[in-house]
Amino acid sequence: MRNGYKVITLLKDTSLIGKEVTVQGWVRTKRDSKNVIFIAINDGSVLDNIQVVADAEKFDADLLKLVTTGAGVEIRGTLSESQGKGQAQEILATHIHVFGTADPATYPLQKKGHTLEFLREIAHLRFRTNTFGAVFRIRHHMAFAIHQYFNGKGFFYLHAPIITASDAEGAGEMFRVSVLDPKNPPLTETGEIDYSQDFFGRATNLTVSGQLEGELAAMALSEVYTFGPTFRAENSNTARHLAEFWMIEPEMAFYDITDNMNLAEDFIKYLVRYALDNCMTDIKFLNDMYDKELIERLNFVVNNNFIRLNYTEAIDILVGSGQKFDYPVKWGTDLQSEHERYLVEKHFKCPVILTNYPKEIKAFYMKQNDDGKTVRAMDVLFPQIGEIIGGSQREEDYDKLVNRMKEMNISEHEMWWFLDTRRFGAVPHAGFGLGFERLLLFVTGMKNIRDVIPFPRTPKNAEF
RNA sequence: UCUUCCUUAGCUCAGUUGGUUAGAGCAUCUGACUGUUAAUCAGAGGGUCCUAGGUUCAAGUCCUAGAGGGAGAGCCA
Repeated sequence: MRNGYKVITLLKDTSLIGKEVTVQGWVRTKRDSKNVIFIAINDGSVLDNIQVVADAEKFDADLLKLVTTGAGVEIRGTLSESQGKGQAQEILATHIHVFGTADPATYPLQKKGHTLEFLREIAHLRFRTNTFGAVFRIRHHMAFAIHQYFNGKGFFYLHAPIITASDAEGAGEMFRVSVLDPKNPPLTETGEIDYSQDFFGRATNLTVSGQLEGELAAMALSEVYTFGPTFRAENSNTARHLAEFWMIEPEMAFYDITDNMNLAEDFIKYLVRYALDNCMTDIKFLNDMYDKELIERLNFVVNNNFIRLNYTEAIDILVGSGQKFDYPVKWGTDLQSEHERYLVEKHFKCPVILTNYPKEIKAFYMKQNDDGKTVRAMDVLFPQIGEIIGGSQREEDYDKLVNRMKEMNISEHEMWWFLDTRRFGAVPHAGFGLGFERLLLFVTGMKNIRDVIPFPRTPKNAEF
């Protein structure tokens, strides 16, 4: 255990007033004067700093010179009620120790505000700003709340593999995992790369989804969820896509599409409520600095039912809207961003769960409806960020599933293990995937997904 | 990948129709002053105008290509 109190404790615990305390952290600002020096210390435990007051006479001027923005320090002194305005408690310093200096001439962070774009280029240092401190504290609390939610409902946390040989999921381009010499790979007789000589004896990739493995586990543990990194090698350059992101994928036996929708809505509301209950200092900061309607929007989601409607009904609304769209609205085609935004932001002004999409635009494993045209897919659409959840009831009928795989040219041979769940004790089941960073976009009010993950991986960017 | 915008001091930006020695605020440094709090006041230092070509008597400014970044789109979570 470390020596000293965290800043959050020093600011909150009034019983410490009058006591000798030690605090360790980093200097945010220093305000000089002839007689007295004010040093704001932050240790990341909370948004706020603790103010240290140092009598200029008591300390060596050369030591005080090292106390600059960014320096790592330990300070001992008496916790006291503040004589000034702006904070309730402060430390009257008796000892100052500088662990590590931060040369003001070269330290990139200044007292004044920086753009998020600039901070992205110094992602190794941006944790030290109020904004990213807030974002990553919220990120932690949301991850914790996810486990708490599922644990409380009797779900089991499943660790799906990161490396997979399955390329039949159709969820996107994949990153190859290989130990072959890229300059001189072994070749087959026909001149192809011979992956039988690779580490796993076959071509392998990073996972694009833990869903299929989740289904396997759900067929015994009933209710499971995965929460891990996911990799897509798509050349996507948008404010809501990452090449490496975290996804939560619950998979539940004996759930139909309605149960699935109920869970998704309850889950999101729980998480947003958890954020409001546990991260209000940080949320309020983000609300004031970046997005004046953030808190209002979070409260709205918690207090209102999501609108549920069929894809077909959505098409009717869009066609009847009189709205001009760049892409035409037609039954059978996927909804474009502009269509989803119209429904969520203009028409309903509320999160929307769309279901029963045409089978042609959805994955092979989705439960086929009796109409022969649609499947029991569901997308949860949120204001500003679009699709936050994608899921479905799964097709548990062996013959229907195999027929669909044939139509879509998916190898039954490779997917033998997946099909076995339909061969032995198949039951209705459903699940969905929640993009963790997209949830964080919503909860933090940040506008770019690269600002809610510590070290974003995007096309042409794997720095840090 | 497509469309579009941007790249000038450590940071955020201004820079007119192409015209002498490229500016401001903040930051930094020096000094003054004050229980300060994005402290204040005075002074100083600080530039490969993204890179490579081109047009021109003359390019930060115009043209071409490239690199990096933003926004929107597609793919999706």
